Amino acid sequence: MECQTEEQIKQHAKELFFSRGALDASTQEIADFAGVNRTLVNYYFRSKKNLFRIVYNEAIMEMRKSYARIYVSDISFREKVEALIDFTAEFRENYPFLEIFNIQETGKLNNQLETVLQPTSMQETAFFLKEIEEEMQKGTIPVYEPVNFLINIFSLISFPIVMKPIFREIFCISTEEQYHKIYNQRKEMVMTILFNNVNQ
Amino acid sequence: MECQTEEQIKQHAKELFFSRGALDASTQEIADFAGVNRTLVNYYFRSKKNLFRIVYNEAIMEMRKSYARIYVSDISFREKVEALIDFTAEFRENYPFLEIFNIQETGKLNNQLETVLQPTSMQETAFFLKEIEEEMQKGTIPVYEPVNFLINIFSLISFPIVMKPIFREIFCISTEEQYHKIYNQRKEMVMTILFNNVNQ
DNA sequence: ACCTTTGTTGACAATTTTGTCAAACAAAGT
DNA sequence: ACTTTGTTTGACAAAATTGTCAACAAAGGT
Repeated sequence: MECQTEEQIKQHAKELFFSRGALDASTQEIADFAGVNRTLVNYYFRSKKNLFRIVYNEAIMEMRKSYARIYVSDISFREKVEALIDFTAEFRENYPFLEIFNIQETGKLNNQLETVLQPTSMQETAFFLKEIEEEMQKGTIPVYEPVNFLINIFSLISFPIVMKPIFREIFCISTEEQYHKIYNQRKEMVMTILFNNVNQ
Repeated sequence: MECQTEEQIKQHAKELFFSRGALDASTQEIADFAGVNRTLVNYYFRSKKNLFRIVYNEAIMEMRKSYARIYVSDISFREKVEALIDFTAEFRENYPFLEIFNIQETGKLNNQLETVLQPTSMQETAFFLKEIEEEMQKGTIPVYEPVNFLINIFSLISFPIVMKPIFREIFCISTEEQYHKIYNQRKEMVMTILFNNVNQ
């Protein structure tokens, strides 16, 4: 028995939640979207919350593993930053609602989601933060709290994707292509911001 | 009759939704939080959706008016940017979940929220965008698509607040104060990024 | 005092959503 | 052919949530 139904539900739930933003989808909607009987959602995952948890953990794990890999990979610092930018942009494009769900859940009191942050991912992050500090001492990049360097990358790359619909409205950007053109200009700009900005 | 109950419900709903992130709160929870009978929510606002709409519109209007005021105020460009940074930080601190709600709703098909973007706010935005362009020509700030200048401000200031719980987890920032310290360093840093970064 | 308007409440009905269960089904092994 | 195992289904019950309604209270004006 191949048990592809379980995978099918998971994949479709993932897309429904984190790509389309239907975080409040009912089990019926989830089942319909996956093309299966509603009862199967309960059969394979017991409850909706459980399905959430599993799918969410998988997505987060996937993401954090990728980051960890980049943090300790055997390339130059500048290349690492480029890789971080590319991966962040691509991942956010695929799952624009993942962090939104994350934020919402993290803030809640009945936070059912166990912390997925495996100690590995932490070590890699610490490693890269040390590398950032070294680059600051070398004078390659401006000096401030190392985490702020990472926060800058994530902010400058992620936020414009997450906020796309709102920015398009505020700035009257009618077509998707127009926004895409503006966004694409950013990757180079962000590199300039991160590196060229050594003051004094 | 002073009709303070209506205001009471609105204020508490606003806090519940946009400060605490309980976007999926039931009418019962809303009523409880406001300290009134549940039926009164329907009495004053007909339906929960309607309450959402009203409260949301008020918050957004308040925000956009403030931005518009800054955009056309009679201060130097640099001071405007400073004012934008301060206001954005403060407003996001108060309502960290406002945009999240916005994003979720905007993405949905049955988007009940009429566009609140009054033409006024648009004019002011356009005005400031032109000012940004002029500054680019003067050489005060690096040259790229003017909207990207604004997007940079919003991203660098808003995202770290919205993502606070996640960043604290990822970077192992145990105390609120620690994060606050790191965040406060950003305002100055962002100014440096926005202005000092004129390449060649 | 009376009437009207406004505000408030508890009870009710309708709808939605969830999870469970027993029965049906398919595929494989014996 | 028979059993076992895992999968799928429809029907059911329980719970939660929503909006409405009629009754009740408070206040103010006439």
